[in-house]
Amino acid sequence: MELDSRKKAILYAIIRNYQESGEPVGSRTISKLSELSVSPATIRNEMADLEEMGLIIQPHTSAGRIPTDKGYRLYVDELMKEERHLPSAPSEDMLLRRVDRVEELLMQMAKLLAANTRYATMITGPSYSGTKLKYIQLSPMDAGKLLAVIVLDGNIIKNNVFDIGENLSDEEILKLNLLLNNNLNGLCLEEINLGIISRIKEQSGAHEDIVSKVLDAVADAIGTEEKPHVYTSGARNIFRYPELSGGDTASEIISTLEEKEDLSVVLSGPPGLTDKHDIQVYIGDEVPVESMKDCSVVTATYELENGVQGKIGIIGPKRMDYEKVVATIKDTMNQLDTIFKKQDGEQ
Amino acid sequence: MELDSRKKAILYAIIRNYQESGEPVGSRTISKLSELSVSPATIRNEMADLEEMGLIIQPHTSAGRIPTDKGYRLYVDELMKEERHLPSAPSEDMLLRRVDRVEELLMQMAKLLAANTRYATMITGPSYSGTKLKYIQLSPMDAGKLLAVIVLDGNIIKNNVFDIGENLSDEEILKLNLLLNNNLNGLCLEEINLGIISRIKEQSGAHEDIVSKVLDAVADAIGTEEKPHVYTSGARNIFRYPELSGGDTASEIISTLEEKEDLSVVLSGPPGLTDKHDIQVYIGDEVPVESMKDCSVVTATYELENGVQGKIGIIGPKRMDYEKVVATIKDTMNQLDTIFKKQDGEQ
DNA sequence: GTTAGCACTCTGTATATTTGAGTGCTAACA
DNA sequence: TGTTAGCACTCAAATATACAGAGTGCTAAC
Repeated sequence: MELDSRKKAILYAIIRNYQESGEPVGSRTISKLSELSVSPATIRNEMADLEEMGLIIQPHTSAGRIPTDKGYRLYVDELMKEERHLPSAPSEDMLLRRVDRVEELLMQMAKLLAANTRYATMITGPSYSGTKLKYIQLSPMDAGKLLAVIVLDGNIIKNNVFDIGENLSDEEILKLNLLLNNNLNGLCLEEINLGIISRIKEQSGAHEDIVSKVLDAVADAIGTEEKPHVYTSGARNIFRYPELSGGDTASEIISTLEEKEDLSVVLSGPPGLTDKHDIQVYIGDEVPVESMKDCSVVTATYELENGVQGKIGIIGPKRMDYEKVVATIKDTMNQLDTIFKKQDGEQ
Repeated sequence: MELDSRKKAILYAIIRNYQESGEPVGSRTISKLSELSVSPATIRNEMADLEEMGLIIQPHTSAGRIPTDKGYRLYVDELMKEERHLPSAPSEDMLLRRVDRVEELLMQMAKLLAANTRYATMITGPSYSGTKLKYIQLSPMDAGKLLAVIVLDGNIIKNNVFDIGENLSDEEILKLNLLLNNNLNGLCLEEINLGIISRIKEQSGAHEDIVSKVLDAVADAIGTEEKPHVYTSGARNIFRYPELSGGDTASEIISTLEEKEDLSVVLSGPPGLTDKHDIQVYIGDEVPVESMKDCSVVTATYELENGVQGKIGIIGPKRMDYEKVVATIKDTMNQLDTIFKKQDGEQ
C-alpha cells in the first residue's frame, strides 16, 4: 500500500495529538484539527489503511487510534520537522556558568535537561579512552608502599597506592621514574602493549617485579574510569505519564535508573555515523534494556576536548515529544561545546 | 491514665500485626492472636483507652486501629525486644569479601541491606574530618600550572591542578615543597588556621601569592569530600508499601533519594551518645525532611579506622519492622568492623 | 473518491445495593 | 469491679445496574 502525503499528514496529526493528550485520538478530532479539510468519514478510511500498515492501532473497538512503535519510528525518521526553535530559558546560561568542576557541571546539565523536557535524564562522566599519558610519578609512602600519580592529557589525574613488599631508596625510585616516563609518555592508553611492557622490564634490571606492579597499578587506575559513572536526574518525571506510572513499570524503571548498570548498556549503543552529536533514538522494544520496553530513549554524545567524551540520554514515554527532545539535546550539546572551548581542562 | 502491662501487650500486638498486614487491626484479631486470653470486648475497652492516650487511632469509625507516631515511638523506646537473632544469609559474607575498593564495598553493603530488609537504603562515603595531613607534593605541569598531590592519613589521596600564572624552576618548587611539608605535616585539617598560614607566607618570601593559591588548592581538594557522596539502593522497595506508593508520596520520596542533598540532612542528624553505633530512629514527622513525613528512617554510624566514619540509613514506611531493621543494621556494622580490621586502608 | 447516516461496541462514570468487619454501649455475670 | 455476651449502628469496599458518550465500520448516496 502506498503512503501518500495525506496519510502522512494524518499519521503526523495522530502522533502530535497523542503526545499531548495521552489518549487515543479519533477521526473527528483529526478532521477538525488538521488543515486538510476532509470529513471524519474520510479520515476513518485512511486510518483503516494506516492500521493495516501497522502504523497505528486501536486499543479496543470503539476507541481512537494510537501510534505503534513502527509508527513512531516512521515519524522520527521521516515526518519529524527538526528545526523547531526553543526559547532557551534564560536561567540555563546563568546556572551553567557558575560551576567549575566538570562532573558537577554535567550533573547540573542533567538536572536542567530534566526540568526543561520533563523527562528523566542520565549522563555519563567523561571517558578517557584515546587520551595520552602525560607523565607518571612514583613517590615513596609508608613502608613497602609506593604512590603512583598518573597524569593524562587534559590534566586528568589518577592515583593509586600499591604494595611492593620492600623499601626502595630515593635514588632507585628516581631511576624508575625516569625509565617509565621515557618509555610511556605520549602513548595513548591502548598503545601500551606487551612489546613495550617487556622492553621496560628488560631495562629495569633487578626491579622487574616492581615494574610489573607499577604497570598493574596504571592499568588499575585507568580501569577505574573504564566503567564511567552515570548520573541521573528527574526520575520523578516518570510519574507524569500514566502509561509508565501504573503497575510494575514505574518500579522497574526507577530501579534501573538507580542501579545504573543497565543505563551504561543503553548509553554504549552503536557508535554513531549520522550526526555531529551522534543522536540516537530508541523506541519501545528497540531500547536495549528489558525494563524500559515501554519507554523511548534519546541519546547523544558530548565531547569536551581532544577526544574526551561521554554520553547523555533522555528517557520518556514512547509518546515523548521527539522534536523537542532532539532540539533541546542539540542545544545543550552546543552549549557544552562553547563552555569547554572557553574553559581550560581542569578537574 | 496508667499504661499497665496488658495495655502494653495489646499495643505491641497491634503494632506487630499492622506491620505485617498494613491494615487496621480489630479487637477480634488481637483476642485470638495474643496470648492473653480475653474476649474481644475487653480488648475493645483497652483499645479505647489506648486511643485516648494517643497511641493508636482508627482511620474511620468501624475500622480497626492503627498505631500513631507516638505509639511507634513508645514501641521503639520501650516495647521493642532488641535481641532477635537473624540467620545471617550465607550469601552476605561471600559478597562482602570479594570487593576491594571502599566505595564499591559500601555500595554493595547498601544493596545487601536493601535486599535483606526490603526497604530503601542510603549510605555516605567515608568522611575524613579529623584525619591528619601526611604530606603534600607539588609538581610542575603545563605552563603556569602546578599539580598538588595531597596525601592524608590512611593513604587517602587528593589532587588538584591550579594556575599560578608564572613558571617556577624545579629548584623553587623543591623549596616550596619543603616549606609546606615542614609546616603542615602531621596536622589535622581543622588545625590549619590563620596563624599557621601567615607563618608559612612569611617564610615563603617572594612566593607569598603562590602559597596562597596552594593553600586554597588544599582547602579545595579537601572540601570536595566535605559533602560526601551518598549512595542509595532499593528505591523500588518503596512500591511495596501501598501507603507510600499512592499519590505524590512515592514520587517525592524517589526524588529525594535521587537528588541526594536532603539525604545528607537526614544522615547528619544529632551526634550520638547512646549506642556504640549511634543508632537513631526517626518516626514520621521526626524525619528532618519534608518529603519523608510518611516514612521512618533508621540511621547508624560506621567507622572504618582511626576516626574515618560515615553514616548509613534505612528508609521505610512508618510500620517498618524496627526490630529487624535495628538488628540487621547492627549486624552489618559489625561485619564492616571486622572487614576493616583485616584489611588495610587502601583507596 | 468523498461524505452523510446509522447501527453497534465498548469504556467510563454515576448510582444504588449489598456485604462485612468493626465499633460502642448496655446489661448480665463472676 | 472487671469481664463478657449481645445488639444496633456505622462506614468502606465490593458488586451490580444503568447510562452517556465517543468512536467505529459499513452502506448508500453524491
